Amino acid sequence: MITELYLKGRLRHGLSQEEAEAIDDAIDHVITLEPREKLVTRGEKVEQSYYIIDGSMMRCIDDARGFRQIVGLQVPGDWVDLHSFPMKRLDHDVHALAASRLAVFRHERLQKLIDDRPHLARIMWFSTLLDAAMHREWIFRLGRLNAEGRIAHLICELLERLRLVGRLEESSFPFPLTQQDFAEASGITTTHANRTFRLLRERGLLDHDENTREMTIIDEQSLRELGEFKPDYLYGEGALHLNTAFADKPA
Amino acid sequence: MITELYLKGRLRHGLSQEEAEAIDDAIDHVITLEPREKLVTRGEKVEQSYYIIDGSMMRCIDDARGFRQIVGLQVPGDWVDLHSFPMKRLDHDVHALAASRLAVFRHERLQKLIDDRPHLARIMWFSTLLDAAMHREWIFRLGRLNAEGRIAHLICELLERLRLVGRLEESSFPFPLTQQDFAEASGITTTHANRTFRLLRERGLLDHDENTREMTIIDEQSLRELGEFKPDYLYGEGALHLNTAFADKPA
DNA sequence: CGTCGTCTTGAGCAACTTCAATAGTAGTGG
DNA sequence: CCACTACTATTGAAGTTGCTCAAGACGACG
Repeated sequence: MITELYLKGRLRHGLSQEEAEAIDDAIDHVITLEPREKLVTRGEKVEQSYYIIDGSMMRCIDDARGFRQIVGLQVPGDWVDLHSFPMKRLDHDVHALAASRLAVFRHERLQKLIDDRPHLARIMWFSTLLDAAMHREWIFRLGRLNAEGRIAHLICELLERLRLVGRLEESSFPFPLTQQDFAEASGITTTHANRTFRLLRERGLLDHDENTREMTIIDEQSLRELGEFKPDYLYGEGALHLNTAFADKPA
Repeated sequence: MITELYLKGRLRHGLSQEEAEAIDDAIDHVITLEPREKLVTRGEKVEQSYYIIDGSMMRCIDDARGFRQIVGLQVPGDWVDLHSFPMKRLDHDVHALAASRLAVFRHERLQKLIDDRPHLARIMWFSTLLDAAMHREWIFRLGRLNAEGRIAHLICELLERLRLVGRLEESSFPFPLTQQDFAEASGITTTHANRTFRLLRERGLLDHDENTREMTIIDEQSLRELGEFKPDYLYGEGALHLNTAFADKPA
């Protein structure tokens, strides 16, 4: 099943088998993206939303000089732009990071889906609220932490999110973010991101394999402290909430 | 009608008269808050959501040293924590800024409301997505702008939002934010916020009445340029989108 | 084998913080 | 009415963090 991860990561127990199949059936088609390929441009009207089967995406807003602020990262099991379903246009651009495979859902199909199954409307709503919660944490990250803390926090978030969808073996970190990406997501320059990574390396918190270009997390606990990372905002037990919150409409 | 502003600001034409009345009828009671009074604590389970009739609220996350990051501001016509309806607990604290009057909606009443009127579920979803869009813009603001730009952007956003709900006469700015609040919302120190305001004053962009403690915006256009403020993310014409997006379910 | 993207490092500079002190204003109680 | 307190605004001086500009190294890829 294509949307298998959705069950795993964002609401492990919140979906019935029948509902999961209904979501799968609502897929219009599947597309593949090259690394760094642009998918959606700010402001343009959209008629479909995307769900990540494999790969990773970023959402970003450019400043007046053309420099990029990454405002969100999406991993397998995430909707990329479900908010475009009610909003019809996006306030940011969307790019692939790695090569990715996305399921395409036409909005009219989604509309039918939730007309028939109000419970799925709640599930989708919840999913977009999870994005909002991560946004808030990013505001905190940028507003209150220094460069080290910002990088550490971001790493912790990605680790935890990949873990929640079962895409993390050991502590290796195959996430395709360059140091420039980390910088653009953390409100610092690439130069400074590099120096920050060196610091984290020297302290023995992580390592960077020169050959495979893969990051290894050595001391996640220290990273969490440095980034003041408390994973509650990821609502990892969200499934439970959904179950109780919507117990009256389970399927 | 108590929720009159909601129609005005966030979806001017998206609600039928009958729907607006149904929302009003779903109000459990109305509460008043003192300035700076705490309403909700991060993590605690909640069974109701609040809607601002009058006043203003802030949502914030504290860092390890107890310093506060404001992650969102709410004005009349906004839901304060509608996301707690699907999520059941919040990832941040909620405080009043000014003395405020809030309508209280018990979640079970909201549930009944949207069970009977699926269209209202979309309206509420849209409302929380608007918060997410503002969050993203704040990430941009903190990540890409310097102190001057951050303050300018925040002022522009507040002006525009108050304007959208008809709570802005002239360019006076009765919003009850202290310089410390601006600092806590902008990721800078209070000292530096003060110096930044002085700069903006000296440049003739705004003024601050020493007696009434009221801010006057003199040159909004320049503030917009300084803050790279483009109001599209506020979806001011959201009403239109809602109308067309959900044309199939107008009431 | 050259080119490109990424990582790395240095030196000087600007923005912002920290710590500290002063002053105005509003509210409170005597 | 005044003293007292609390909060907010204001300013100075010194210190840090992070930025800018510049250059070099390294691996991947065609």
